[in-house]
Amino acid sequence: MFALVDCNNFYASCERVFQPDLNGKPVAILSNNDGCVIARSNEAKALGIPMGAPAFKYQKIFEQHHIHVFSSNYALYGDMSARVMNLLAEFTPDLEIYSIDEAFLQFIGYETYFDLQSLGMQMKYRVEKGTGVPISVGIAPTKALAKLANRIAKKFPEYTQGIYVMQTEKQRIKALKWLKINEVWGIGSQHAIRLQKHNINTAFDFTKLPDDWVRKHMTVVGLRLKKELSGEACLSLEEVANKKAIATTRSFDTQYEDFEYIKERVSSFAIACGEKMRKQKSCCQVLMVFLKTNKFQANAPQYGKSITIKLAYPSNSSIDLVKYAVQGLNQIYAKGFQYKKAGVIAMGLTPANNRQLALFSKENPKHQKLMKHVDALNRRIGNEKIKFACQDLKRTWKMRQERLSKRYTTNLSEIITANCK
DNA sequence: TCTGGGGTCCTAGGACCC
DNA sequence: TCTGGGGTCCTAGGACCC
Repeated sequence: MFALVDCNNFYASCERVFQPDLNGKPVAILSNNDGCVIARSNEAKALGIPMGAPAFKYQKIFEQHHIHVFSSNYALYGDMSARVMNLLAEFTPDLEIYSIDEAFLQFIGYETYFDLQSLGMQMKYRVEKGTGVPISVGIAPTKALAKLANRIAKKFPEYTQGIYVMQTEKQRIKALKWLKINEVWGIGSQHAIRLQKHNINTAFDFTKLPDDWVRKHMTVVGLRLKKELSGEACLSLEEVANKKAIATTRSFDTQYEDFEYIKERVSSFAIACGEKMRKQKSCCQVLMVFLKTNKFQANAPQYGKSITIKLAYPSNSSIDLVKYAVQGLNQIYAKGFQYKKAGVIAMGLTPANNRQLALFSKENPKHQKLMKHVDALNRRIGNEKIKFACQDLKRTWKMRQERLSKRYTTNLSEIITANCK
């Protein structure tokens, strides 16, 4: 049996742990740069704030309904996530961290000895008591069905108390008939449109399609999903592996045409990618750089281009990466456009301790030592204290984060205080 | 003024090899 | 009339997820 554990309205719940007076009140969390709404409490959902709502368009509604709005605080959410995952790991060694707020757990042979319903209750109690974050638990014979069971747990809290175990055939059929095709895990908007055209409206209808048809139109991914929903486990628990690509991309606060400005941004992105790679002990063989104008300004001339550059040898040296990234930028930058977004993506990642070197070019042996010390200093005295000369040393660039809460759990100076009268 | 960021997997087709 | 068979690797593009 698989369990899918999902934190309820995770970001909003994290904020509420440290501001309990927000319980029962509408809360919304914004994306980087305070751009869009990316998480909402149930109360905010009920007020009709959609996922992805541009913040500036909803400003009035936020004020009208006294919605508590936050900038995203990944230092806090990441740390709270790690705490939740650690508690879940107490229940089984077979744990897959699926996203910042979700985990699959596998229970092999448990159903012979334990009641899965009460196991779910224990997990819920443990996590909520230990972190303050409410969770929902769905348990079923396959991952796709566990996802569905979780949805039921969340949708009918009075009936399920946040835990739903799907064990019988009758339960499975009933659930599949209830689940709309566009809400199925693994069926996105494109497939949903096509399926609805064929009068496939529920997950149940989908499982009745011929294998050939599914294979042809939705590849083997769709076929696996069909089997999973039919009760045949095709997706196994995945070990947490190193990432296969590492990206740093940002929208700018406003549009820029100036090459020097964009060059600084792209250099900083390359350096950030280097840090992330060194953290997971990877080197990249390929670097991609992209640049684009503001797609929302329909009247302005649009331009967007990306380029991939093969490195002479796999590297995670920020110095090398900046060199390649700027070289790529030089090739794709065109004068006369108002740029809004750029990014650097490191691809072709290989383990740093086991990389294929090149015959005729080699890394400056000083780089690795230098990077090691830069990373150590930044860890010790604060991120970005040591910068490269190509970066924005005066820090004129700043992400918009006007409603940021404190880093309660990871920074001593921002720790929560209690007033004892 | 203002609209996020970071990932994964699969397939088709081209280029190449023996 | 008739021109093999079996592979690998890479890339672009499309779909999906949170």
